[in-house]
Amino acid sequence: MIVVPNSSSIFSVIKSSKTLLRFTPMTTSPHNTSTPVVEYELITNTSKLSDALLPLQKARVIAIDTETTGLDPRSDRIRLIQLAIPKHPVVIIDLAAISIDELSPLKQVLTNNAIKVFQNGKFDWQMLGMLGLRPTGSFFDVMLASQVLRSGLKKEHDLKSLALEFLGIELDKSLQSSNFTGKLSNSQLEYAALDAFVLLKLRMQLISRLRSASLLETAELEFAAMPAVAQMELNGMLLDAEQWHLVGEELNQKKQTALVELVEAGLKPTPSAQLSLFPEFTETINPRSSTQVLSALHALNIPIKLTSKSELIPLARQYPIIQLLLNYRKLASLYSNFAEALPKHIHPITGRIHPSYRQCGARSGRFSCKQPNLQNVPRNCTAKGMRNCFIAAPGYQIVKADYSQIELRIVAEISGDTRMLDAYTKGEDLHTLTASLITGKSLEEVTSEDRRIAKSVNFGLIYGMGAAKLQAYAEEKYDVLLTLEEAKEFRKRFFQAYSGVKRWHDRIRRTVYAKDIKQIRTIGGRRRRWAKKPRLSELLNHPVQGTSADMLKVAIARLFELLPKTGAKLIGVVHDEILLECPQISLKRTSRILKRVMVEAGELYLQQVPVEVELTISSSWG
DNA sequence: GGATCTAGCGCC
DNA sequence: AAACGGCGCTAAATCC
Repeated sequence: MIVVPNSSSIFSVIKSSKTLLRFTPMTTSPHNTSTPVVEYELITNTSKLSDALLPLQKARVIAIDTETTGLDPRSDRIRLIQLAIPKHPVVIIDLAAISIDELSPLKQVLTNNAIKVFQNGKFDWQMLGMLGLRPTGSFFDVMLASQVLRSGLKKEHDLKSLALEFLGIELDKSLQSSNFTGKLSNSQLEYAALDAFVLLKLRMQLISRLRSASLLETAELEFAAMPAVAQMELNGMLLDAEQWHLVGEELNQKKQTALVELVEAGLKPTPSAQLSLFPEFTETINPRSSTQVLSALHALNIPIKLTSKSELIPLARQYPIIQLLLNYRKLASLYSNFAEALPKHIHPITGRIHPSYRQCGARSGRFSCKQPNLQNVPRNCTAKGMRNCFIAAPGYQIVKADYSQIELRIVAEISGDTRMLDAYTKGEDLHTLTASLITGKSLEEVTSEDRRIAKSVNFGLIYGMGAAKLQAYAEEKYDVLLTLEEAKEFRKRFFQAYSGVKRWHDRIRRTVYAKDIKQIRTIGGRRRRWAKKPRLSELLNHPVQGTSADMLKVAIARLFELLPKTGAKLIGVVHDEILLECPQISLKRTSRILKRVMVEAGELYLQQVPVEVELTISSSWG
């Protein structure tokens, strides 16, 4: 077995005895798979670095992969950097053997004009950036490319799956999580080299497929947004832990009170064979257990089949205990999901929360966010407000900008509904207009209650919601009580008033849904596909939600170029909202840039509807 | 006992 | 005739 030399006195370039494998990429699903072995050069000596990188300086395309000691860019380190160009051994640089300040030849390669190919480049970009080796130029990310290409069909976009599906290459990923801190085995190096090598082949395959599917532009948009997303994660958000603790206390108190009320109202466990073995347990009930709650409510002669919110809400007025139950469940969920959970994510090194954003996390092209999900932090659930606990660092302010009613504007654009277009062109409020149209009142007579009803109608009906759901939705989300008859009537009047929206629904039903077509695109061409027949509502939704995602991505990609000169940092995105942390002195300039960039990004997609952005500056989010 | 599924909560 | 879409997290329930 070949042991990697750690000493620079040893001849440091090892050539694999195996030959560089040449093969033709498969254009159809491969039946025969192989595990090629690629030639590599291992660089463990500063003096060899320049020579080894010489061929890469002129390359048009470089595939880059890294092996690290872990997954956290703030605490883990890169051990190996693998660089692959066509018809040349993969260059593997052992950073354990080369000092950081000797890496300028590498930095030159990482910042040249070549296209840099990555798998999940966000991670490598972050790791390299932490070493002062931030890659620049244009990027190609095979994971993002695969997600764009197969959105809606596949969920697995790891390198192993891609290599197998597009190239028929079997990658042994058992070594991925092996120990990259000590001496490296030959098989570890072969694994590392192969990973970089297949990126070049994957890119060729993916380009051709993206082009055939007219998805190159969408993929390029993802690649352009990638560094912004990577930097956004590194920036993270600052949570005021003391303030947060107070919010938690408030919630906990309310939760305890709610539980007492619930028990006093008569919610108690039902005797069951199992529980009776433990008499002390029969004294309490867990209101978060749907099975316990179901039998407890049955014991009180409340006729329900499920304990779901939609089932319970209609009964809440008749049975006060139901309202108390809903109240408790809400508080308990807020407490465990947010109050308790978020502080666990404060990073020990930075003191900030660094969530993980997936830029193709949703099939529509929207972002998803996890560990923790900061896209669902409650808005108004406590006196103080949870979002207010996310604060700007000293000397900074939080600049928040969101697209105003962007989904409705996109519906107006796509449907061409003249009344909607007219209203937005005149700068009118669409919810008030809808209120006027469904109640028959004049715009001046519309009350705020009418407007609230109209809001639920607007958001509910654009994707074809039925009357029954509209009724439930209006009560649950907007605290609006409608009879089923009223819901039916409002639905009818909505589509009479916005006949263009009706025609849009009919058109999609006729030309896509009825023809069993299993794909649809956004204005910018982003495609979503379905394995089985999509629902009409899904077909209506994707072009709207996806277009909104497209414009957000254009905006953050542009901001990544423009923000450094203001010192502002991108710290979050929430679908139609962008959050920056901005030095006091550049607030005006940054706000101007942010608003302009967002409006221009929106105008790339909306030709007939004005784009409006609402911007606020505050010491906190919220 | 751990992995996975479901219900129910939050957001846009 | 009827149909809103897109996510992630926690606790309870269930599977293996």
